[in-house]
Amino acid sequence: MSIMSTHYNGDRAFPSRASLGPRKDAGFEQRLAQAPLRRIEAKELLFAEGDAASHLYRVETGAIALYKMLADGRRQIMGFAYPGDLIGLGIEREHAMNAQAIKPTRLRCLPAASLRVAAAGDPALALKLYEALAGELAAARDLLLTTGQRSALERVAGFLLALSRRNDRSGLDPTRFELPMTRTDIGDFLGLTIETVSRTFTKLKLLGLLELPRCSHVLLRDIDRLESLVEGRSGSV
Amino acid sequence: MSIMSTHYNGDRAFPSRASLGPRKDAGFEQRLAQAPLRRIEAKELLFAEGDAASHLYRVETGAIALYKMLADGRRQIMGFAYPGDLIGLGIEREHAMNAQAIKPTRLRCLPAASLRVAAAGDPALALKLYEALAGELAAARDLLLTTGQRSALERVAGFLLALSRRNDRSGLDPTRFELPMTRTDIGDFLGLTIETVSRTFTKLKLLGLLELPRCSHVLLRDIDRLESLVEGRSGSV
DNA sequence: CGGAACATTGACCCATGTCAAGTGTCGTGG
DNA sequence: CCACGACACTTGACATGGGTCAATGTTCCG
Repeated sequence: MSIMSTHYNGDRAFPSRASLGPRKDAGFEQRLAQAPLRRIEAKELLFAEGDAASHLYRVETGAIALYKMLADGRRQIMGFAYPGDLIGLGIEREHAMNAQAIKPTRLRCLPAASLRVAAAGDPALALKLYEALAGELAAARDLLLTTGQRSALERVAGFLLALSRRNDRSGLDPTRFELPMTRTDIGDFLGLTIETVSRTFTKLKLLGLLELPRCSHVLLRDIDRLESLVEGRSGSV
Repeated sequence: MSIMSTHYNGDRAFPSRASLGPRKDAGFEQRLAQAPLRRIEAKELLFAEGDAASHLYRVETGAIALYKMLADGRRQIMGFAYPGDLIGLGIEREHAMNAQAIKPTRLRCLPAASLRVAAAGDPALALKLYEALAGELAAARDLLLTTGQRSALERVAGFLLALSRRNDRSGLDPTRFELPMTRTDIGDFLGLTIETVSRTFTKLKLLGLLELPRCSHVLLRDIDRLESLVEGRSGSV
């Protein structure tokens, strides 16, 4: 984890939520293991903006989109939470975002109140939560750099690379993965329309950087060129 | 503070850094009061991306811009730190951003190492740091919503409203303030060019929403309409 | 007073948004 | 197993917000 790293647009580039490594999380990991499991269906809301922030969740399987909305319906997805990621860090009474499953999902649920008490008496736990929060901040800032400065091509390339790195870290093939979210979700995450996302995938295909055997199945062909695109080196391609 | 609030684009909307209210900060406040003061000139770097994260700073006077850069020179300002704001929260060895003064600035400097030790033994201090970090996260996400979804007019309106609210909280006139940063800084913060920022100020003037007696002196004429603009209600104006 | 940095304005262009057809893809029921 | 319907995705034609380039004003400081 890290709020302070990057340079080289590290791992957490996009996939926002912060996960806690499998170190000596004794207390916390155990606490989570005992926490009740909740299942929600695709498209179901875990919580909405304004709801009481009663629990800290950890995704076990599935995927969740976290987003804010404007009054006229525009939506900004702040991040996707995948297995291992925590949702609901923070200290406020109410959630500031909506959390919606993008596929059937199971989560562990820890009551926020008890966690707060535990953290007050356990510096190691407190540090863990602090690190997780710092990880989210770093992710938000990476995305900010993306939506503020990068072109559509760069945004989509960066998004795919982030998924690739996540796969890599899990010991899976970094060149091949499924997209659990729709083009609309990707657009709302990157600040693009669905049409632009689609056209950009096509352009990346034509550039020989990837293949799309199915529209949700990605095969990266040239990770190095994708990386230089994202970092802003590369003659505008 | 709050990672979880908003709805109504609360206070921290833009001016990112998190400040610690003047509550019973006994320990922390005292610690800061004793911390050595450092002065830096306008345009001087406080630290750069990759530098060792040796200190936590608190701005006493002046203003600092925090930003990341892409290889080709594009710059995204992540936030501005004003008096009372903390800089350098996080747990990493190295800074992930650059911090540059935009006017002559004085800061208190707390060694990160000692702070880390103190936080481990003082839950109240740890909580305070956690809250400050959560505040930064909320600010980053607000800005993300802005750069991802809002038009130039909405971005500039939101930026000015955030400054207005900051003034208001300080007991100053919310309708009247100085901009410490240049148009370039505003552009790099909002994901716009300097020309667009300038044209947008002109448009807001023509709409009767503000006046600009000098280019750095803002006078808000209709805060309510500015607010509905930012929230995405208002017939596209 | 003069010059440098910053800001505004105009003309033009292009990346991305919008609107409108198509074309998969997948789950369901016949 | 196939056919249908519902979505999701792609593609095209066109519109436009904001970027780019260039000239002109302003502000501020020495």
